[in-house]
Amino acid sequence: MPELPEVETTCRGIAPHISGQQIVQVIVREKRLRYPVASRLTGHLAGQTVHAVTRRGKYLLLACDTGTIIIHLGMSGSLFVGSATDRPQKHDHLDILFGSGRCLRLRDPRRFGAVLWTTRDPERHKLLQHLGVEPLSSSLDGDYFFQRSRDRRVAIKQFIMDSRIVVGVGNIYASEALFIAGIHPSRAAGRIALARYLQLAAAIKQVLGDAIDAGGTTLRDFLNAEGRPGYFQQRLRVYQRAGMPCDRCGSVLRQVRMGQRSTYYCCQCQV
DNA sequence: AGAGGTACCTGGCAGC
DNA sequence: TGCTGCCAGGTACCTC
Repeated sequence: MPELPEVETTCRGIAPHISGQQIVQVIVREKRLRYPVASRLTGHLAGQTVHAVTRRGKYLLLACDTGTIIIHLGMSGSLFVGSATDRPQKHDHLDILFGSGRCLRLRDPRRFGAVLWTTRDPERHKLLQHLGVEPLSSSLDGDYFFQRSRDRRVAIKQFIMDSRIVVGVGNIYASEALFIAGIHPSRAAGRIALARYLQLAAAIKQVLGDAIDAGGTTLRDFLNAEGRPGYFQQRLRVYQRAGMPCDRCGSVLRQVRMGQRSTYYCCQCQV
C-alpha cells in the first residue's frame, strides 16, 4: 500500500491522536519484521511522551523524550489508531498503548516494515542519512534532476525511484509522472534535457499532491481506518491499464518489466 | 561509482 | 476443490 501519499496521510491521521500523549506500554506480538524489533524498545518507551509525528521520505518519525521511533510500512504495512481494548487481528504485530486509552497499531502481512529506535538525530540514522530531497519541497526542481542525472545511463524510471535522488516516488507514481511528463520510462537519465526535467519535477509534485489530497478525504473516518485510503480509487492514467487506450492519444497502453517491476506507458505520448 | 540482481514475506489470483 | 506458480504499492545489500 504505502507510497508517499499514504505515509503522509497516515502521518496526518495519527498525529492528532498521539501527539502529546504518554506511552504506557508497548506490546510486540511479532518481532520478525524487516529488522528484528529491538526488545529495548519495549523497556525504553513506557513513560515517555510522543512530542511530534513527522515524515521523512516514507519513514514516520515519532519524537519521544529520549529518542525517536522510526517506522517504515514496507509494502503492506498500515498504522492506525484505535482503542487499547480492540482485539488484535492476524497481522497486527505491534501496539503502542497510550495513557488516553488509545492504541497505535501496526498491521503488516508481508512483514517488510520496520520499527526502530534511535537516541540520536534521526536524520543521521543509517537508514535516513543518504535520503535524497523531499519531492514536495522546493529542493526538487528541474535543475536538481538535471544536475544529478549527468553521465547517468540508468533508466529514468529507476532514477526517479532511487531514494538517494528523491524520496517517496514509488512504482505507481513513477509510471504516472513519466506519462504526464511525456518521457519514456527506459530513456537514459543522462540523456534528458533540462526543459523535460522541469516538466518531470512538476509532474511528480502534481501526482503526489493530488494523491495526498484524495487520501485526505479518508482522514475523517481515520479511526475506523481499515479500508483503503480514498486516493487508491483515484483514476490512474497508465498504471495497471495495459491493453487499454491512452486517454490522451488513444493508443494501446503497454506494460514492460524494468528492474523486476511492472512499468506502464504510452509508446506514442512518451518518447 | 554505477548498474543489475537477489532476498526478505504473505496473500490473492489464474490456470490446470 | 486443491495444488502450483506468478504477481504485488519497498529497499538494503550483494556482486560485477
